[in-house]
Amino acid sequence: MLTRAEEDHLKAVHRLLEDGIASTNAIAERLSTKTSSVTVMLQKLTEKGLLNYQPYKGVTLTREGREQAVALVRKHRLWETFLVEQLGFGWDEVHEVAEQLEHIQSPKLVDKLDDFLGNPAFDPHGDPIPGKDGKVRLRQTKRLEMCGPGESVRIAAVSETTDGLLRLLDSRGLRIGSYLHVQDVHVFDGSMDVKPKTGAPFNLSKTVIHHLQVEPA
Amino acid sequence: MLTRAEEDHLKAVHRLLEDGIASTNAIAERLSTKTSSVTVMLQKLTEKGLLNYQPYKGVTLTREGREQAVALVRKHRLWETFLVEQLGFGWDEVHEVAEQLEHIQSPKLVDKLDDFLGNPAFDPHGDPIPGKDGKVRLRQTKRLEMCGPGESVRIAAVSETTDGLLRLLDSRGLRIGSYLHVQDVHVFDGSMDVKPKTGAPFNLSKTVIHHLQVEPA
DNA sequence: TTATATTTTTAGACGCATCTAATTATTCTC
DNA sequence: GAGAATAATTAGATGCGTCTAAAAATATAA
Ligand SMILES: [Mn+2]
Ligand SMILES: [Mn+2]
Ligand SMILES: [Mn+2]
Ligand SMILES: [Mn+2]
Repeated sequence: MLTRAEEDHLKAVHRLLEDGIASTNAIAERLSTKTSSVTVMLQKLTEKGLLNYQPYKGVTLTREGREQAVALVRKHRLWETFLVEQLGFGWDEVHEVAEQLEHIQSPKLVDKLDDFLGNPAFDPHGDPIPGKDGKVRLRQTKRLEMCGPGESVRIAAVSETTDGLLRLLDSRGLRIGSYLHVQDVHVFDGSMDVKPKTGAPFNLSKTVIHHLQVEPA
Repeated sequence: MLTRAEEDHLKAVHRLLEDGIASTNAIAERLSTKTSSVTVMLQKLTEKGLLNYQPYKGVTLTREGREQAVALVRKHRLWETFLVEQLGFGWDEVHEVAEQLEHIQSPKLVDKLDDFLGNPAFDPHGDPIPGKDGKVRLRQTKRLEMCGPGESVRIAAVSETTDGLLRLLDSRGLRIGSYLHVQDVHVFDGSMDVKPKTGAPFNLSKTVIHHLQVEPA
């Protein structure tokens, strides 16, 4: 049985490994704690057989660690889906609550919730929800910032942790599945002119397009 | 902001005060901890303005403490209702999970859940669910053990903490709202012969009838 | 390659929640 | 009302999770 702190560290490691290496600093940054605290936790999780860790050499997940992390991601995204689909929360309001709900210990609860929601494949932010077996539906998505003029895409996923971004997208009428045509890319500030399905084109900042995952339209 | 341990102590005090006094021993018993631990928590909760407490003199709730305790009871019972009504849990399976869910911190969540469930008045065990304003619908119920031969009653509520009782009732086909006619009371062992709406009469032990709340049929 | 900067780990501390053991206060009994 | 029984509190210890400050290892750069 893991504590909440242990679970959050494990999840952070898992998330960071998706994009490269999980450095002590990056973990601390992600969890808003100090690197010294992270080191202690890494040692403890290694002790519990969830991480492969050697001082100064970095960290990877064991099979068991990965399974636990994926189970947490599953719980987090199912709860987010519940909050948005069933309770009517906005997609910018659910992350913090799910951050708590994911730690509820009940074997039955997750699976019952999954069935109740109709076994959804994606959460409100477009992120895939791992199945009971830990499998995720893979898609070929890329960052909008990687697209060039002339490309037509659909928004596939967004970074949930920045609720400011989510509200900004709301104000532009953008959501998961929204169509976008890339008209122009400005080298000067890294921003992009895009045209939605209906309505006038508008500009998206470098920061915004960095946080948008898209797939071919 | 209260910790989980503080919240559980506050709730225990509230529950015990319903039946009389909240002694340090009774609180420890209820929470499966030691009296010395309870004393420390009582001091802390007093410090926070939630309890009136003087060493050796016992404890009562302040207005603020009572409000917080009732809010917790509300959360607990709403979650139990969700688990049974929406997710299909048995009424004997929900207490422990609700014991965790009641500590989720989100002002919006409780009220959204309440609306989602249709603002239920009672939980799966027949206990009243306090409203957003803290008000509960009062009923005149009494313990089945207080009834005499010839009385006709309906089961109003049961003790949720003893899941063995709940399963026993299931096996007798009894649930909230079930009709019962008291046929006989045995002084020898404190048991009772009762007849359900349909089917043959049967015997209920002293222990069982002690934990059943009934109202006039 | 040596000096400097960055990253990571270790050492030592603190608050929280819990325990056991010892002490003190209250209640009961004769 | 004195002594015994019970209840409650205090004292002292432990594990967890976190912090700051210091030390050590690694990476970068002149
Ligand atoms: Mn979390
Ligand atoms: Mn999400
Ligand atoms: Mn609880
Ligand atoms: Mn209940």
